[in-house]
Amino acid sequence: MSPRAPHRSPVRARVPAPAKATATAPAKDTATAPAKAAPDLRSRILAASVALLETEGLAAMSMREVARRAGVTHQAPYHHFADRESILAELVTDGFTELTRRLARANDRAPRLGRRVALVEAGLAYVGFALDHPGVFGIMFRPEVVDLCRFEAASQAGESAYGELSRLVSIVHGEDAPALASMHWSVVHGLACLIVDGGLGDRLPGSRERRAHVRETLERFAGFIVDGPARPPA
Amino acid sequence: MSPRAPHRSPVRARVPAPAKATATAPAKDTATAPAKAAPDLRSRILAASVALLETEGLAAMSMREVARRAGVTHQAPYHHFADRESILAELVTDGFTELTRRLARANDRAPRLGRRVALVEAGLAYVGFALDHPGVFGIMFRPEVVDLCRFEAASQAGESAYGELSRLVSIVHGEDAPALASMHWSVVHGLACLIVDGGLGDRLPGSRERRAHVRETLERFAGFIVDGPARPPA
DNA sequence: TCCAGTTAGTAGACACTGTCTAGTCGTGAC
DNA sequence: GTCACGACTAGACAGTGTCTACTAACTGGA
Repeated sequence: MSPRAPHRSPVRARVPAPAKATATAPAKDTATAPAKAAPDLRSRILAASVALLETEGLAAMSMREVARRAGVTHQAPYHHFADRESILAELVTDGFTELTRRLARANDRAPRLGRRVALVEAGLAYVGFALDHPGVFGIMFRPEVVDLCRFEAASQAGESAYGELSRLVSIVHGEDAPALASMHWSVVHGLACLIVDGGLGDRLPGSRERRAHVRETLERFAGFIVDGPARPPA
Repeated sequence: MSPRAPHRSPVRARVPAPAKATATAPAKDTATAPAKAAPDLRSRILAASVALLETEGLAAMSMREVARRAGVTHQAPYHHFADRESILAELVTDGFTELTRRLARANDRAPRLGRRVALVEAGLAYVGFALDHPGVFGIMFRPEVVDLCRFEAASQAGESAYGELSRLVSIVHGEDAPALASMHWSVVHGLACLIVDGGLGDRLPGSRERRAHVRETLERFAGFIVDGPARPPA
């Protein structure tokens, strides 16, 4: 077990699953309880996983804790997911889908915005996603956590996101050379990583300041791309 | 436990500590190193840790495995490091020191190179470090793995690296606005992350292709920064 | 020479993890 | 009626980080 919380008082309210035998739902007979009481376990597992990931971090998202929060025994999740990585892969898939959606919306507005503003808006979409879902973003590009080769859906979703990036590059430059795509991807990805993981974020006091700094950085970048080294008009 | 080496007999040769060996003046010349067979345990622990980190990944760098590779019991490392994070923090400190050294060397050569080439060289220094030490680079910007607030030396080393980045920005732009520093840091950091973690690396077959792509991307970027959107001279 | 203190290691717990293997229980098909 | 199956419980097992206790060797005084 890697850097997982070692001790941590195991209080946590231990909801011992609405299992048969006593306790929960006094009037209702317990026989058929589990299936009906809650929505399907699969989505409860995903909800518990993403909640843990976003609030406590990846290390805290253990199968046992997910199961506890879903109100089932530690083996129940294995009936819906092959292993822990499979749960994470589903979250990554959803993450890439949402990122693609945000980028596509920015790209769709590009003709009305002009190249310079379109660049900034697409960057804000990318970094905004990372700021809104830091936990999921933090595992989307980490093959030692989720190996995309193992998960076709996640891999496809990632390709879709890259497709939107390529579309942006074509809009802004009229061509889509690999180095151009890498350059744009690097800027927004680096900015997102540094803001989320603290490299830059630690230098900025609050959430509002961070978003303002991201916008300013992206505007500087877009200025160089569209207008060149001459100071862009204030 | 995750995909960690299963089983593996815990014997491992039980060397019961080299035992200060009393006087033994004769072999003075070789005495630069503490003991004949094994150097001091602290550095053996660090060596084993970085080897595991670089070859097997962070998850494989467990305290027990480090101790096994150092030829001691699982508790011996705790006599030299408070916990696992403290070992990682020392590796992070060394990483930032090396990164600073590389950036400083590039900056020192900047006056002879010109702004455009200096930018590319500094970027190559940054990404080159990440490619040479992907395991260490992978934990240098991850507060959930090593919380720099806990480790003054690592934090200081990180600040030194940022200092060299600021110096580069001043050299290239004649000023060091936060947004400019963020923009440059984002490009090289994003490129490093994407190449190391596979986002970009997976699209490039070999190590040589990756480095060539990094250079091309950085040259594109430097072209925009120094020459503007007009296609730079081929 | 003795003896307390420190240093560096061993050894055995403990609570936690992911996952393997069995077992149970309700439901629907035949 | 019984048989298979899906969904879940329950109990292991080996591995983990780290706490505590113990031991052996080396100090520096007295």
